[in-house]
Amino acid sequence: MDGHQYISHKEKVENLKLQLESLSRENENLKMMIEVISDRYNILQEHVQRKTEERMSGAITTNSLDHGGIGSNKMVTADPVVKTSQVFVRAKPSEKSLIVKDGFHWRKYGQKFTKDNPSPRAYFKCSMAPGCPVKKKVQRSVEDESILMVTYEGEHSHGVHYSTAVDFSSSPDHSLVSANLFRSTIDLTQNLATDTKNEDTCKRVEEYAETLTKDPNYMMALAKAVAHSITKQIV
DNA sequence: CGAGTTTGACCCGCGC
DNA sequence: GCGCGGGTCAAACTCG
Repeated sequence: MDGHQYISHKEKVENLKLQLESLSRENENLKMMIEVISDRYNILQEHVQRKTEERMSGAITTNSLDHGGIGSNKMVTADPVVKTSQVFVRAKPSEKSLIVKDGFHWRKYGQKFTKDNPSPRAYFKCSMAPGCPVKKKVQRSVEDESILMVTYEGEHSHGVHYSTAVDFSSSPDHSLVSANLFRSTIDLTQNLATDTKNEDTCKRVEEYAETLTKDPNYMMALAKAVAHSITKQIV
């Protein structure tokens, strides 16, 4: 066996070992991140459930008071709750259109300028299946024009194929701000830890976090992004 | 030619 | 009742 070859082999093995170690560390960090996120998600979910229960019991009490109680068992109609979720998408700065490629087919049916935002709001209906009730509104953020605020309303009456749906991470035109925003949310909270005076910003951060963690699409996309990042490094 | 976009008109709820 | 603003409709237009 050649001595030089043996040494270079040894070096390679050492390098690979080091790489493996750093990847494992990174993997651990990512695992921890996911755990933290899912913990927060669970806490928020519990909080939402508690609030909903509180509201329901309150509604029943007022209802029974209004109608003399027993006999009038009319539950306050869990008003045909339309499921809404909001997603933030970073579009290319050059991209002027309000089209967000999220895997579904949308038909634009209107555009309006609103009072509180100089950029127009576009209205879309899902055209993947006839009669699908899902609508979405897309509008640029006032603070950052490169961010598109996408509001989804309703649930798809057709199957949702996760291979195509809501996969901003793989879209060349849009990066999922959910992931970016998560990072910036962390940064913001860290900054806020030293500047607790900024309550307004704090509230907004909390609202962002709440919206995001409530959104299953966000959780799925985040998990995807993390998995993608891990596999990219391993390969 | 069909599917999607644009855009002005219309509708409706809400606050004054 | 009136005006305002957000949401929807639908005809005209564009594009592949």
